[in-house]
Amino acid sequence: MTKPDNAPNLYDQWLDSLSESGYRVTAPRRAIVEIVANSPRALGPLEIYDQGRAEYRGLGLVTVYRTLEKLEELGLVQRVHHPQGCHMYLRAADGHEHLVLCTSCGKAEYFSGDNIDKLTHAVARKTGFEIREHWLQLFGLCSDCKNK
Amino acid sequence: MTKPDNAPNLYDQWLDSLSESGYRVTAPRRAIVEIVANSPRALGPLEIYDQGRAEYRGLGLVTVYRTLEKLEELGLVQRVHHPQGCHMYLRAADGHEHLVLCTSCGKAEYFSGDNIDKLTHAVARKTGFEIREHWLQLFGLCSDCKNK
DNA sequence: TTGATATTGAAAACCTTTTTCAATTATAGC
DNA sequence: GCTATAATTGAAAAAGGTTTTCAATATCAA
Repeated sequence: MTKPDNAPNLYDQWLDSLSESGYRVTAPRRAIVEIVANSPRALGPLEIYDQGRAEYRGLGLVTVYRTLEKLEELGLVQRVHHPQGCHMYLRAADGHEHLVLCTSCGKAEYFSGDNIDKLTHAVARKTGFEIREHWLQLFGLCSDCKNK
Repeated sequence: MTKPDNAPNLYDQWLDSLSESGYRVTAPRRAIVEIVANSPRALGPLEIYDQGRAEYRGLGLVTVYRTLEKLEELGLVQRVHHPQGCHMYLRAADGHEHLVLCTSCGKAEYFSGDNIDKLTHAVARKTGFEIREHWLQLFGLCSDCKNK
């Protein structure tokens, strides 16, 4: 949308990032990166493993875990807490963004522009807490699932 | 020890609720209810099990799981997602409330009065989602941990 | 091309949660 | 207060999901 056409896609960006950080770019990692970078929804390790084997036969589940760990460490991927399933992984947010998740198909979209400063101040005053960060996720039906 | 409290405390309320729903009030359940109802922080099954055995020797971990399941079903307890640990249990909110969690000691407090309607409408317009619910948690330092 | 070493997958180990099952216990009805 | 009966219990086993171990393999710098 706001991305120039010649901009490198996430797939290339992530592989470059791995490489630049001294990690090796291997066939299993390419398969995993391709799947997670292009997924519209957060995926669990097992889903990634299943999809990944369609692309790279010998892929091991262990490698999925290890690769996700590295992608998360590099800030490329982030763990998402669904009501069911707390080890789901999604491309990371761009700065300060939050998620809207479709309760039907799982589709995830980031949005920005939350302004909860007034709220955090009020809570800080009332509870005595010093607020450092917040988690915000919206749930609902995406435009596709809404029309069914 | 049992709570000699004349006001309707959570402990009594929860046991009554179990009883009224046709569930039996047993020694293991009393131990579990006492711990969870009085805890200032969300607890995991293993923590509850450990603390519970101090009160009821023969307590089994399985019973902790089963009792939490019933307390949740009755709306007395709710599951809390911490960054680490997604199976933590805490006394349920009173209506529409959200949590502030202390990142140091885990202390949990509910607050109300969030107004994110404007936000959900904006997000709905931008993304095409039909927003049904939201999930909001604040993190920070409680007044005790702040002064250290 | 080669060599050092990061990475791999299989298997085993772990840890948490669920199921199974015989024994126990709370409670309603007498 | 008893008794019958059905819910509840804890131990053990099973089931998941995640992590560790380790020898074999593949990447990448030189």
